[in-house]
Amino acid sequence: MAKDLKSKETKSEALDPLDAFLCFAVYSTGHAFNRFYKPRLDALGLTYPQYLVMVLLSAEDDQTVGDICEKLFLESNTLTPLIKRLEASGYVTRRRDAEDERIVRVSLTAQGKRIAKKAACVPAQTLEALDLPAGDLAELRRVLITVREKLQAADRS
Amino acid sequence: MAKDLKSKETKSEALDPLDAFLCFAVYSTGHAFNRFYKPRLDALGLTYPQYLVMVLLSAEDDQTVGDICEKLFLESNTLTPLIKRLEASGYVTRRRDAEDERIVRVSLTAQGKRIAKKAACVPAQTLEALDLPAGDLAELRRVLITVREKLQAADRS
DNA sequence: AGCGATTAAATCGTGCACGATATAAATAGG
DNA sequence: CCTATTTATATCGTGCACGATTTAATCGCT
Repeated sequence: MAKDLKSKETKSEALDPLDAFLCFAVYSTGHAFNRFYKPRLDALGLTYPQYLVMVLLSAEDDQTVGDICEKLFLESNTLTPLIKRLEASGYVTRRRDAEDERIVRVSLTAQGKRIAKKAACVPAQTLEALDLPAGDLAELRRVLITVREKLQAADRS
Repeated sequence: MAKDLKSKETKSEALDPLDAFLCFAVYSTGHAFNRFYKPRLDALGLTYPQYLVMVLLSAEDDQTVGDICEKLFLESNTLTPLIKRLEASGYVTRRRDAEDERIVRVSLTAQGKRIAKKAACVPAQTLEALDLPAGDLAELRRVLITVREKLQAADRS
């Protein structure tokens, strides 16, 4: 009872002990985003991480697997099979760089570009559904990125 | 080049187009938390979601699978095997309710209680590593939970 | 030139997350 | 009662995430 800063025990059972944890707020909100996006992305034949790759390639085509890894903070062991599935769907092509055969370059197909264009409107739908001041959301985003950077820095040390 | 509100192009390559997305900030920060927690939880023989279950059971022992599902916003198809792995680790027991044989009740073992106690200090270490004002983090948590609730509400409609 | 170190992707095994479905127990209605 | 429905949990298949390892190409050094 000592460090109970927020006397939010209006309900008998108090609230989830987990809601006291920032990590759980992030974790559970991530799942909520995923569930919100899922039906919209299903319609385009994409999963959420696949959608992120499509967004990256829309911004800059013909990126290497390593580029994509770095931007998504994921490893090749996650992205290689994911990108192969995008290739199997006909949304991207993969080819070895002629200069350096170690490197694989990923490009959007014509179909991939169409899908990416359709996918581009999903975030706007989300913001609308959230119905929160744009400034609050921008601030939330900013603080989250700060937290991410601090965690990454702590992780490397 | 038109809609570039934030002239953050100090670097040649501009920044991730993804950092403009709240969903990606949440997604990537979730991974960063996971990576930060991992070595600390590995030492206790727990994964992150397993850790969450241990926290829940520490707060209130002998909960049903359904209780845990509801609090973590996860389904039984995720939690049943996870809890079985906790059982295999010797941290919890599972038994059918005598009154209603459909229900499975989960309790911490003595060893499980010891592990949960050790795990309890991990969030504090995290906050320390974050080195951000406690008020900012509380606000972040609050806004995230609001966003989660809005997404869940939009999902049900 | 030659060869050890580094680098880029890929492979493998484990656990999480979820849609779809199954099983079995409890409840409801006729 | 006895069958239909509902409820609680579990099973199955797919894709993501990651640690550990592998493969193959390039680099660095003498």
